[in-house]
Amino acid sequence: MTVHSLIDDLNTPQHEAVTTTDGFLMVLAGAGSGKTRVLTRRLAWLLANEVCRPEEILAVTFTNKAAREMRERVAEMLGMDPTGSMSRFWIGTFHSMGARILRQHADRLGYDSNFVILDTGDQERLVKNLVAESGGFARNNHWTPRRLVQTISRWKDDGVGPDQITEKHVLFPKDRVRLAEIYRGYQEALKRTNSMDFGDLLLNCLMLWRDNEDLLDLYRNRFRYLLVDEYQDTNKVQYQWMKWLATGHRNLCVVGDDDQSIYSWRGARLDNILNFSDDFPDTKVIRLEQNYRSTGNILRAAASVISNNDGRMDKTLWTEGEPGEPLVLYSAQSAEDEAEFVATEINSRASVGDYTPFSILVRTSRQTRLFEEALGIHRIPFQVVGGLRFMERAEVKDALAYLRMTASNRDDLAFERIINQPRRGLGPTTIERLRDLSVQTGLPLLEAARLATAQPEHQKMMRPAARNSLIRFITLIDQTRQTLEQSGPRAALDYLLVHSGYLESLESSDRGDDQRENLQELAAKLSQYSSLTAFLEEAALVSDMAGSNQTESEQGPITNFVTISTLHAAKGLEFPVVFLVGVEEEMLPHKMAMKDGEHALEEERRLAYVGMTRAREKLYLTCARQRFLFRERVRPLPSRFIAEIPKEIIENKGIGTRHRRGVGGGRGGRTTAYSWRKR
DNA sequence: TCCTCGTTTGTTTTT
DNA sequence: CAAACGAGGA
Repeated sequence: MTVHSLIDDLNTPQHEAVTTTDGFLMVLAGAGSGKTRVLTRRLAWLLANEVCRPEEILAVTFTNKAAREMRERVAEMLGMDPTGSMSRFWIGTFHSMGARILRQHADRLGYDSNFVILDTGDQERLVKNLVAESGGFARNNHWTPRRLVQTISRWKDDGVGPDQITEKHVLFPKDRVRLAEIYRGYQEALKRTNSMDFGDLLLNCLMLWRDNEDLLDLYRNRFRYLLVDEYQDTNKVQYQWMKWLATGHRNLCVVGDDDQSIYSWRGARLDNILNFSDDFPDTKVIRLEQNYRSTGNILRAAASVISNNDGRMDKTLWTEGEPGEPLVLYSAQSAEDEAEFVATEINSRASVGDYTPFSILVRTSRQTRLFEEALGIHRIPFQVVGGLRFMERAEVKDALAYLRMTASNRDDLAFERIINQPRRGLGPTTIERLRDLSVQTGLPLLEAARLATAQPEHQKMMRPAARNSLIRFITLIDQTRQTLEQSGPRAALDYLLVHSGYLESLESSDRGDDQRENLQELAAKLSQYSSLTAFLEEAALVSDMAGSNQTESEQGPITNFVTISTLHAAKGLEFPVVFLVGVEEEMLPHKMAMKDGEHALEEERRLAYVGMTRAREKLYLTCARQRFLFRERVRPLPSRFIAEIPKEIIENKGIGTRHRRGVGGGRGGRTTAYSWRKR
């Protein structure tokens, strides 16, 4: 591809966004305005014109999948091999970059470079142990491990350490001291066990740069061109990264859309994009406002909904395309009826049996179940994105814990997870004793166990049966380490699964076949790695790693399917036909979000906006007038967002409109617009 | 230590 | 409607 062909099919602002290589640049890219195209062209442009070399670029994407695709596309445009010199160009999520940098300089923080990355389950178990050991919590009904982890994670996203917790960081002043204490204890436990959570991957990098000027200079000088995608979803720490790295050369380009900010619950700051021009001097702002994706009606509906938010940046999407068909609003009798409608509708539209144009977008992953069932009945193939993840399954996590044990001596959480999995007679009592010994000696649990079995003065602390079992366990780990060294990670996993008795224990499980299949998939993935650490890192950071929900047939992977996705996971995707389902009060906007005030409601609206703008040709909105939520039957009202769409572009289907809010509802005498009626 | 059964509980989104 | 928890018996 020539340099000209990189730009000759772009519109004026797109062209400018690609060719403005130096200085601070903010590209406000509306939905469907060709953002991905601009990003890849820009990267290719930098390289094709030899503005810089691949290793001088740092490009941050929101998911690792996006990173992989972008690297491939850029390489393809330049006619290069993505594994050649292109592999020196850093593209990935903030978290994967953080992990990469931290492994390089772990020693400066007092860590080993093979540190483990914890997931939320690990975090919760750690906090739970910690709280129990240190005498509980005064208001323990409120401070569940989950909430504690959330709170600590939010602090980390904001760059606040355990010693900086002031009264403004806590809801109730009397919690302050205890919370800071737990946070501090948590950080100490992480360090002791050589592990980091997601927040650490970002924050520890900042600490590293703050305390080691040479390293900050190293990365500043190395990355001469910085690019951040989805800038509206960056948090304070990520902002600080860019602020520091851009000092000097000032070549920072951020791309985003304030209307698509949907991750505030993860610490994202809309302020980052709203204040960019003030934070970085002489910023050039480029607006991509022409939409190439959706029909006029879809765009109009989406714009109309999002216009109800306050404090948006000045930006108006437009299209040259036709208005297209009206939107369809289907009011279903029940959630089952809603799913049935979607399945039937897909079947009648997919005349040639091509299911790829269709997607079903849900607010919560629980909603997918009914749609999976309905599509199943109609024999429609589907794939679930962002549902229950492959890596989250119990058997996969068990296997990973075994591998973590093999990779690291200090991974106490992994030890506790698998010490009695499968059952080997090592219950809470034994673990409690080992923990005591571990605290006394300062050794990790595995080493404490070694000590307890080897030394006579410790032997009497457990029964012979437990001792023998523990010896077998330790031998298993040692043998596996040997296997790892001699024959690689795949062989090590096979050895573990057989000799731990884990595979055998699945015989009696009623999901045994499923579980074995998942483990095989994991093993297949592991075969592609030569280093166990590299594999474990991917496993922690790449959510869709093993092609989680991919359905396979004898002919290979099935590619013809309906996509079912959560709204969050649908960011960046597009489909000719979109079913936005469960468009109900307390679902979208979600109940949990509504108690957090106006800003949370606005985020729900942005979520609806993201969903609507995924559609190219046809957009269905559906709501159920009855559904079962945990124990109860609820009768949801249609979402307030529906009323924000011009009526003339909606075609109503399903049960009559007479029950809709605002009409008064003959029998119910429903007077409040958003009341939540239960029976 | 393990297993089972009844009870409680808490419900969003994910790197 | 789960999964997590606690009690009590084998």
